[in-house]
Amino acid sequence: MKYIEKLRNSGLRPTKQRLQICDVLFETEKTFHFTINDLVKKIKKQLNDKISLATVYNTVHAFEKKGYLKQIPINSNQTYFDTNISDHHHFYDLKEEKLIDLENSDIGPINILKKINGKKIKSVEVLVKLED
Amino acid sequence: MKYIEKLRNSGLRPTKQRLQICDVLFETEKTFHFTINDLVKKIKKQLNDKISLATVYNTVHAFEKKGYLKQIPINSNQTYFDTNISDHHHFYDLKEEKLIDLENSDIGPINILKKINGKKIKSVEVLVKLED
DNA sequence: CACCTATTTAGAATCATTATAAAGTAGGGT
DNA sequence: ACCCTACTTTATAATGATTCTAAATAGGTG
Repeated sequence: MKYIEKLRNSGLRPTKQRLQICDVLFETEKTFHFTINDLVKKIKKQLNDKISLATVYNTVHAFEKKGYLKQIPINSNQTYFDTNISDHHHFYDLKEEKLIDLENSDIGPINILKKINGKKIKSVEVLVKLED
Repeated sequence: MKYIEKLRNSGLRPTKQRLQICDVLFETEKTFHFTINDLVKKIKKQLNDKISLATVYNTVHAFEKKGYLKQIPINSNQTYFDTNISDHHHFYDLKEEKLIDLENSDIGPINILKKINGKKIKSVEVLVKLED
């Protein structure tokens, strides 16, 4: 149970539900994008156990706050998350309504010239919308 | 009434409500960012007339579809729009929860190297999150 | 003016997300 | 192992933005 330590080190108790969600989120070959609704379905399919909706929300937010998940800025009625926490960007296929990773090497360096006094840059996120 | 022609040319009837909303949105010195809720308040303050909430939604979506407004991709419970339809990007001040324009000259050119077969790029949007 | 269709409208419906408060659990100290 | 307390989970209710509905109204053409 490699996630027990990880959670403890973050100040999160390694509860059964959190460990199960870690399994669903991080024990995959590839990283992926999901909404809470997607995740609930994935949990239902993979686990012979029910996790309440509120817990799924709580857990995803806790993981996001700790940096184990990233929110993807996109205009949708649902919030999208990404298990790929590396510095990267996204294509958004408008027709298919699907996100595609755009690794940092797929995009030239971005140099923000304007500075805002007293503020520092936390993140730079690029969304490339695709049409046919 | 310069908006009458503009609306007609877009296939939108120049109704009283649409013209009033044009006034609130486009007769300003500077462009601005807003949510539907912001706009409703602005209308209430500037007009001695009530426009129903549904009409505000309808109109903003119609204008966005015609390209007179842009949606700003950002994670928020409300949708943000921009009256600045030029090609530009945004800072998002996380503490103040405020958007700041980032003109194209404030950011180096962005060169997307990856191609997706059969798809073309409709837009490239950059969101720079700021913290203290 | 008459007609047809687009538009507006109030209110209901929907749906994601958050809040609540009660029951359960982890984990340290005894 | 047993308490204790704070953290978690849970079902359910509440919230709030947005969309839907169906009836009333208003553009605009003949």
